[in-house]
Amino acid sequence: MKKALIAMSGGVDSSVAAYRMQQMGYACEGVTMRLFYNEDVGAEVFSKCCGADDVRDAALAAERLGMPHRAVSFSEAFREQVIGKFLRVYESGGTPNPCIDCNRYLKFDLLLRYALEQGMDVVATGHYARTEQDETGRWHLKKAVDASKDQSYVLYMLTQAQLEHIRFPLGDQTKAETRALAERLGLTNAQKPDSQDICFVPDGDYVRFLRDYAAFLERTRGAAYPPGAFLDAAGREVGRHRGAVRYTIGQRRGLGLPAGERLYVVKKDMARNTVTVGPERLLYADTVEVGDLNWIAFDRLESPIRAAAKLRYRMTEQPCTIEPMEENRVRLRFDEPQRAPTPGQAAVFYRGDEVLGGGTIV
RNA sequence: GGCCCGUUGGUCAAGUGGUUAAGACACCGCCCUUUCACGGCGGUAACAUGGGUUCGAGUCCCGUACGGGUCA
Repeated sequence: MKKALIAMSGGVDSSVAAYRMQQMGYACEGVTMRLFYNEDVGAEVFSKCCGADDVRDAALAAERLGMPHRAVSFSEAFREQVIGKFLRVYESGGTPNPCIDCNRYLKFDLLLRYALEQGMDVVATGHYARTEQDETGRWHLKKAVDASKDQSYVLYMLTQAQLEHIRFPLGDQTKAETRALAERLGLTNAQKPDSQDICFVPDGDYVRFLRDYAAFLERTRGAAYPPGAFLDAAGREVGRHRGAVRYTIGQRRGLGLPAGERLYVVKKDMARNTVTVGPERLLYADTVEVGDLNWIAFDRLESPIRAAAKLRYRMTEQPCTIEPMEENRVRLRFDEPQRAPTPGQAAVFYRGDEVLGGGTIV
């Protein structure tokens, strides 16, 4: 009997995923990662991410399903590879996606290796996505059947070696079915709200988190996010911003700049500490460069191909041509200009329902 | 100093005796959402000030304050 370790967050999805794995004949054990302790970042104002409540919810679900459950602490790796990167990317002017890094470095790397060491065969999660192995043995990543819940975007970085040991048992069912199943099984988290916001910044105030965390690290790096100038497209100062780190390309709310039309962040210059704003049309670009690539459908891109790409999680993929460049980079040439490509965000490439690969917008 | 013009919500700006005093942008809330954003819906908020005329004044008249222009 194959053994599966189920990454249980305490939510409905991963709980039902555990059940589905049981149904598929795996000997299952649940595990909940403790990723974050307030002490790690020197504050009690921070969250309870993957905290006691979630561990308890996961344990209850596991108990209900009759499988062992344990909690493991990966907080050190989380701090280094997710929070640390989060801080670095923001401070260098980008907009990070910590959920993707958590998948990349924690769930499907550290946790997977942990599972294999423990003698498990696979790790299963509650992601809405599908994997398939073709006749040559290659693994493919595909969108979920429930398009409204598809999470293939946050999984583009999976490698062949990882995919071989990963299962997404919810990929072929809808969210509604998941909740209904949870109800039927008597899981206490059947109606638990979907997660949202950054897990380690539950109140959504990531700027405060950055400030507090940077202050906590002050001994070694002392970062501050001083006010600076809002510039118009011509370079004239049109107002003062409250720290460049709090704005992302394409953002409108929070600028506090009254004008005849809606103004959006079109550019950031961390060195000069300026944020350029302008009308929405200035946000559109038809080419986007993407680095730090990972290919799933094939090993490497030799020549331009037609595909479709997403530049943000909640965006429907848009037709484009992917052109290989030097280094580990490609240039996306979209058929129609796309709104607000943002450095730090992931670009994920699709062909139909399949994820070809992806990378980070540079 | 004389004369002229202006002063409406946080900002810009409609409104020429009877309006629930538009709209835009900003702001706030909710929805959406395993990132950050976008977006959708809803909301708060104003007639510089004092006195007249009138049944009734943001709208007319006079004074005051502030701003702008102009004249020797």
